[in-house]
Amino acid sequence: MPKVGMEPIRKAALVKATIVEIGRVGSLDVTVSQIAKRAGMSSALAHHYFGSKEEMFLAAMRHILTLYGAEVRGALALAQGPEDRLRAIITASFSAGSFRREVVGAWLNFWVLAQTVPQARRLLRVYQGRLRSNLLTGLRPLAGARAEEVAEGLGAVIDGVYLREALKSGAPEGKIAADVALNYLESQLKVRLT
Amino acid sequence: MPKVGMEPIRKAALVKATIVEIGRVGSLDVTVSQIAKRAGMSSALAHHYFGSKEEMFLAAMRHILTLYGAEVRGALALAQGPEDRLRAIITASFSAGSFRREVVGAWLNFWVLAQTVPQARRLLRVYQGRLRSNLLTGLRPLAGARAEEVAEGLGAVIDGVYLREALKSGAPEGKIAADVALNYLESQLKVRLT
DNA sequence: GTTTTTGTTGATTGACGAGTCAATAAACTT
DNA sequence: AAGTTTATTGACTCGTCAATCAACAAAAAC
Repeated sequence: MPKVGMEPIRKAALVKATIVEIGRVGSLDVTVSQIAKRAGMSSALAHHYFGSKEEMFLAAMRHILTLYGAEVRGALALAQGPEDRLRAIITASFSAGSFRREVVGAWLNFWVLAQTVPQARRLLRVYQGRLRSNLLTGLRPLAGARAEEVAEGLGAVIDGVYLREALKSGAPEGKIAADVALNYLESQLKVRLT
Repeated sequence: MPKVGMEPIRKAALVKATIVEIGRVGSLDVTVSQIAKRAGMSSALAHHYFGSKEEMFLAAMRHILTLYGAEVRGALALAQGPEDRLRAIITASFSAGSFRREVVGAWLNFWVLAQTVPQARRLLRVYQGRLRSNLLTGLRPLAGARAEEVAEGLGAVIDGVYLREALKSGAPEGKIAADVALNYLESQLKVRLT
């Protein structure tokens, strides 16, 4: 019963399924069949729409990055003043949309993917660049010459918290995680943020 | 020309080769043949000594963890006073032995392995626990009630720096990396460490 | 109403790789 | 010297999986 205009729907379903499966299995060793099955279609169809498994992975990565980017942009739009901007970035980084079990698991694996697939590496670099420049905008008025240094450190803290979360078992606690990063900032800037 | 007493030599060669190959390929998708070839033997022999690829991975992980542990213990032995102990741990974490391209690449992949293989997860947990308790010993006299919090943050920073290093291209700069962590500590403790 | 485009899948191909096995040989044991 | 243990490998089995294909069906276009 072929309906028309399925392409975007199927693709979206596959992207979602890719993330879930990678998170569930905990590695990139997921078969196209697994993904397709979870998305409710045959593996042949998955190939039909994406051409290759690698493309699927990249699409999934783009999706996560886009989601995260939107979350940050949204939070940033409401922020006023440097402190507020920084707080917004951090909060958004650990918000319920991005800081979820499957997503965190997927992140870790995308990091590995970036080791091998240049396109994936580029995506991750873009993310890092954006995070960095967002942070710098907030930091320069507050930290002056030390802004770069602090941004570097804060980036590492955020990534590190994500990494460690992947090893834990329960559901991620965005609040607690954000506090680690906020705490870092406060001590670097000697400013109250919480 | 079979010599006797090869087992430990072969095993060591395989462990080393495993780390190098994982680092080189950038994922756990290395074949036993690749590893065996780099170690100068047939894949059959590798299986003979380790039984399975997973065992090889675990042995490689243990090796890296042992190496790192030794480095920390060595540095700690010479340290006097809490500040010095903390400095020692951080410096050791980014010392030339552990903070090398292949090793960093391997770390990242072991993290992924820990998602799937319980034994690997256990190993990583042991490492985290040791790091934590080492840090706490140094931190309690300096940070009192905040020790736990700071240890948590510092752990995340260290892991985060490792993670980010895996994405970079050039040779790792242990000095610079260590400074990020030291800087974190200084600002948390309001104590000069560098 | 025929042709073309879009959606869909079961079956198949082709490659690759983990793990096993049988065979060979040197070194130790008795 | 016969037997046992240790070292070593080439050849093979068996499973898995990405990717392709042929075929069928509904909608759209002409």
